[in-house]
Amino acid sequence: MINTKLSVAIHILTMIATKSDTPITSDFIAGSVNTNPVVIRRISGQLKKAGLISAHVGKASFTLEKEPEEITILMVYQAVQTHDDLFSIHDNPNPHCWIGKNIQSTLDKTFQRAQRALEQELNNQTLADLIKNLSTNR
Amino acid sequence: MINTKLSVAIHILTMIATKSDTPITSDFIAGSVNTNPVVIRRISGQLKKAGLISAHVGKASFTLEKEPEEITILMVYQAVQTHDDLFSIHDNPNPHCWIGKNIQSTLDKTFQRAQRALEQELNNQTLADLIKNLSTNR
DNA sequence: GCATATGTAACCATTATAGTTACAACAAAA
DNA sequence: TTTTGTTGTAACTATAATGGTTACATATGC
Repeated sequence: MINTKLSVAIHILTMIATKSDTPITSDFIAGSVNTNPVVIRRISGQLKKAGLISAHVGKASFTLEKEPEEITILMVYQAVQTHDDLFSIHDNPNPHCWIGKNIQSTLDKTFQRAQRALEQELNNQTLADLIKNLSTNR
Repeated sequence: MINTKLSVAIHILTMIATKSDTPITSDFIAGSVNTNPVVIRRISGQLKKAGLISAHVGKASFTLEKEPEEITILMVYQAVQTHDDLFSIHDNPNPHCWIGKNIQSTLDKTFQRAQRALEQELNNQTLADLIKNLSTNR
């Protein structure tokens, strides 16, 4: 199962996107996510590196760098995920066995197709969509 | 990143599907996968439980229980995966914050759509397709 | 009986995650 | 200028999952 980083990252982004004029801190966000502020800062750092938000040392200044409509969930997913590949393939299969010799490239195609399907769906959903969905329950 | 269980499971199934009349053992499969026989038996046990193969104590008797055309990669995926959910959601978000209160159900919808896209793609590929792909490089 | 196979329990090393403390660097208010 | 508050990071920890391994009970068939 995939970790909760994407989950937390989206939570962070929605809080930044829906904040009023009063700035929010990692401490405040941590209170809503229910975790440690450092966990928030760790993930916000990745969102910053991906160009989705900005932040500044010493200031409570989290800001979206794009419109919510422009931020796809795929962008967030790719910002926080460490590995490019969703599936991993066992390494060093026996090259003297014809199956072992060719299984990796075959699996690679299969897994890439699956991953592409996932990513296309994530690409169809934006932060704005999520916030709208959230707001209906508000 | 997802573990290599699916990868190994598919390797096992292709070996069973393409074997000649001489039966194969977990030890032989392990030689092609390049791992320990117990790892093979652990995963073959899950495939057996899912009704994809049969095996018998004391005999080298791995056999497919369905035609390769009928075995989808989704079936294999679901046979070896421990968690039903692909993504996990951080728990206990603050119920006193309107975002924290509603984020879980919103994320749930988003993640389910993504997971469904992945599974639909896996459902479109069968073991027979993979073996055909493998054979072109044979 | 004996060699051989699967099924499974038990243990270990490695890795990733998530939480935590501590502190440097910086900003802004007092 | 001092003080308070904030981000960014390093370092450490507990926990869990994975994959490899040994050991052995149990069943098969020569």
